[in-house]
Amino acid sequence: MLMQNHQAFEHGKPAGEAAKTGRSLSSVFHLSALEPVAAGKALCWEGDAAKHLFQVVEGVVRLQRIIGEGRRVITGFHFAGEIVGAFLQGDFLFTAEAVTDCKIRRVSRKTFQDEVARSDALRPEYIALLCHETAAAHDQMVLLSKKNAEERLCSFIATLAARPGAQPRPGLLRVPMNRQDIADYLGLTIETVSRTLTQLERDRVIALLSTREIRLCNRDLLEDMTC
Amino acid sequence: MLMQNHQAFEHGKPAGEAAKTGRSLSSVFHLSALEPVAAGKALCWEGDAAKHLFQVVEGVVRLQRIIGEGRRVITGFHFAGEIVGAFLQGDFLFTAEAVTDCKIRRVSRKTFQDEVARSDALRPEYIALLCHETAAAHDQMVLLSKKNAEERLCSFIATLAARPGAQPRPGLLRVPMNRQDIADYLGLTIETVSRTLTQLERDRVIALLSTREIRLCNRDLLEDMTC
DNA sequence: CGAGTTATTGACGAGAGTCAAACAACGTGG
DNA sequence: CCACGTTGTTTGACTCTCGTCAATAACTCG
Repeated sequence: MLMQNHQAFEHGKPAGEAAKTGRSLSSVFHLSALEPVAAGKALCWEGDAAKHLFQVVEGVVRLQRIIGEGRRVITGFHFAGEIVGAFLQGDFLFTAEAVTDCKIRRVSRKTFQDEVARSDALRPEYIALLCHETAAAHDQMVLLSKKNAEERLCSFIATLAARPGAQPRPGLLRVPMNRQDIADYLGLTIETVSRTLTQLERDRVIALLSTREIRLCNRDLLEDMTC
Repeated sequence: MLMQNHQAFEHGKPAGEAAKTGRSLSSVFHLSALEPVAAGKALCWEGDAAKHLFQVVEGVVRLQRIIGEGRRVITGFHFAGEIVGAFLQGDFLFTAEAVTDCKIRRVSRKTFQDEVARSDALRPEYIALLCHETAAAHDQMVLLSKKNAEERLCSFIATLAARPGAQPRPGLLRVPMNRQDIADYLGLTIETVSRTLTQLERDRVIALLSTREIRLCNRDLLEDMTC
């Protein structure tokens, strides 16, 4: 999920016990080799046994499901530092694909769960992560239930912008995914995403510098329009 | 969440460790007094500090959020045996209200978390519950993203029907919530819910016996129409 | 039985989807 | 370095599903 999902271990302040011992969920992956994954390639497939979990070291990953005849839903994006599949119990409930060229590490789910079960430092962090993911999913349900196209885009942009590292310089937002990904994440079509972004530019909320860069012209207005 | 949320401790088969020791998450609530909650009354309010968790002992509870000017989203229903707020870390992220007359037990969040942290039997069950809630939230995201009104209603009915105890006799489904609740859960309006149910009756998928009872005329067709 | 709530049905409109075409960005090879 | 094909994005015209508003019908509960 994209929603305020700044997993604590990412930006230097592992919480609570982990801080004392110097351990965090991230450390479970440290021994695993770095694997490159080219943009568009899958890390795992929906329905397969979830034998491994992944940590995104670099790049962006999308979680998606296909229903019926080619309808795709993106249920979340994962950024550098985040763990893919923390909430899995048996099979993969999604296909995970690299949005950009990525580097990942993998550990077996068994190893991960054993480490978490054994370590008093890791467990609270893991539980916090699960709680956070559930909360984020609820936020997304609200967006998909009741927000119109404009509110969805503003929420998306605001959440992206809140992510550390998303703005190379203040007010300049890098958007790593393409329009189709955004559409499938927000429950819209690519055309509606495009039209709505154009409209937001007319309204002087944003400026579309390139397809992967947005200037934030009016943060306050943007926030107001998220709901 | 409604989606396949048959929390394991409910119907007699607490999983794994808990089975051996006879302990389950339910047991954490056993010492608390039974409190009656009349239909429509709130158990807790969005934004308040989450000092307590609840177990629904009898009846049905809805979790809801209000955005903007009176738009209500129901993010989930909780049935007898289930725990309300398991994924909370600080404040309540929803208002919980009784859909029907309920009986509940409450424990302080601190007590709950301490018990879970202390018990090797409870922890896996708690983690499984969190994983399950996240998975269910993802299913609901798919529904809200890409399914049309008919598919949403069929999914809802099928999920409700899969719940143990929902059918007093086979093929007869009790629907504890009113049309507005269903609408706000499925991201539709009350009129669309009503129209779609009428249409499903015309198509001989269901029969509307009363506003709280549905006869399931064609389970296979119903399943086909969930997606 | 009757007032109030909840559900159904109908007529209409708006927002987003669909289909199609133009346009821009990008990479490759000549 | 430019022509060209490929892919991704934007824009336009039209359609359709679902929302809105309004009236009627069916429950519910004193």
